Amino acid sequence: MSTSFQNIKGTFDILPDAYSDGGTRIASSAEWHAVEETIRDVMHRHNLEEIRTPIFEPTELVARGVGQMTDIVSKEMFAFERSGTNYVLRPEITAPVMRSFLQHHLEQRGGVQKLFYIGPCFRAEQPQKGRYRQFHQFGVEVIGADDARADAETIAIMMAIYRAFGVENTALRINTLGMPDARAKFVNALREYLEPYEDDLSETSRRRLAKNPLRILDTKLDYEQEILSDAPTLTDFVESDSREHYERVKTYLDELSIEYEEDPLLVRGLDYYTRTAFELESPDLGAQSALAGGGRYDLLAEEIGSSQPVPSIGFAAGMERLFLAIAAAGNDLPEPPGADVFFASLGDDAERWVFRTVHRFRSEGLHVAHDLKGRSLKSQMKEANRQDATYAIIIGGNELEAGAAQVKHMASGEQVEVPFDGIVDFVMDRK
RNA sequence: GUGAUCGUAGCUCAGUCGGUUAGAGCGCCAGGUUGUGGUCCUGGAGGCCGAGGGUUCGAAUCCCUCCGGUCACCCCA
Repeated sequence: MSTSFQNIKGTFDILPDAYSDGGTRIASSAEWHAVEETIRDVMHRHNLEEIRTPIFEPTELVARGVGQMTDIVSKEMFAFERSGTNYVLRPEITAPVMRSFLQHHLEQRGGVQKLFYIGPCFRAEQPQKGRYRQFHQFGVEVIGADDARADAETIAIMMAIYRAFGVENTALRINTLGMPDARAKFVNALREYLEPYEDDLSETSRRRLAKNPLRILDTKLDYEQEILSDAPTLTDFVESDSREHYERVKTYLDELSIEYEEDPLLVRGLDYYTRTAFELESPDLGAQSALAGGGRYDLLAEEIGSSQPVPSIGFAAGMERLFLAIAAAGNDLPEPPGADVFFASLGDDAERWVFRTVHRFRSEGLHVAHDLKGRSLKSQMKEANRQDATYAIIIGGNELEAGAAQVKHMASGEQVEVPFDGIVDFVMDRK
């Protein structure tokens, strides 16, 4: 059996069993469920509520929210047009959540809205390990709070999730970006500082100098780092309000014993960030080392049309990278339990009886498996074994006549006779 | 988008100085036991050798293009 079709580049199928795609392990659907369940559990413990938004949005929302100059908008969007409207498969979920918050006036629910999401995103990037064209993000948006405790709590939630999976080998870096005015002044100063060195810079850095000088700061080239060692720092330009806010965030992080490293060179790729920025990295993931990142985005709401500012903070995290980190930590996800009962039948009468009984047992709440191919008893027993069934129940002419089934405990091999009307209780009692 | 590298049964991989019908292990199906799984034995199915083109008497093997994976750049979750 085969087909010439295949999944689109940069996407992957999630199958009942884990498998290897090239060098990357793709987790099973059960593992995805287990991870999502743990994420939801941690979110709920932190008093967050789930929000789900469509996977496509007007292009304009994303362009305004994320920023025209970003790589995401300028070259990585899956966009299409229909009947004169431009749509885009969402490349991230913060702007859509803010759109939804504003559209549905969620501030009217009162208090701070603490939301989380989990779902697919799309970016037309060159795929590699930990980076896909359809990937999955989970994240948090704490909307309507400018208090530094909101920043620290958001980071704490993020850390709690990785802890829940036993992912300990991580580095949290934080910084403050200040407000746009300060950043603009800094960008000018940085440009002035770097211009004399222009000929020494790499091609990409020269391009960034013109387009987005902030990005030069996280160059990986040693000699460029050298040049930057005496450059002005963003911190020097950040206005006192933001600096005080930053100090409070750090105090609250200390309060929670969350370890972090201050990184004045940390800048984030999306335009909407203000003040607090942070990133969680794992040294175990190769080139795509960012597990999660986030920050404060006090200006996003107005950017997409709100008449009022809505101070907010959040983070986004990659599911695929979480799986990589879990694997690197050597941790296993729980296996799903097998069937409670596998019904094996012999002969037409038994098949009919089993078919009816299987459905009755399922309505009683049992996980029941059976054969749909009319195979030999031996094959059915093999199937029961493969499905990891707790009990195999054998029904043939003899059992129908006696009104009692042969019930075999697969792990021990012990087999007993149980009257038909006692089987459900027998299995339930021993679950 | 750029560079490097890889692509042979469902999976992991042998096989390339070009030469009969392309192999192994595991998995799958069946039989050994016409009413009993996990171990064992036996047999079977399953491959346009990633796709297309070229060189050649002859291509899994050599060349080109494309597709896909991986690694890195870039960027980021």
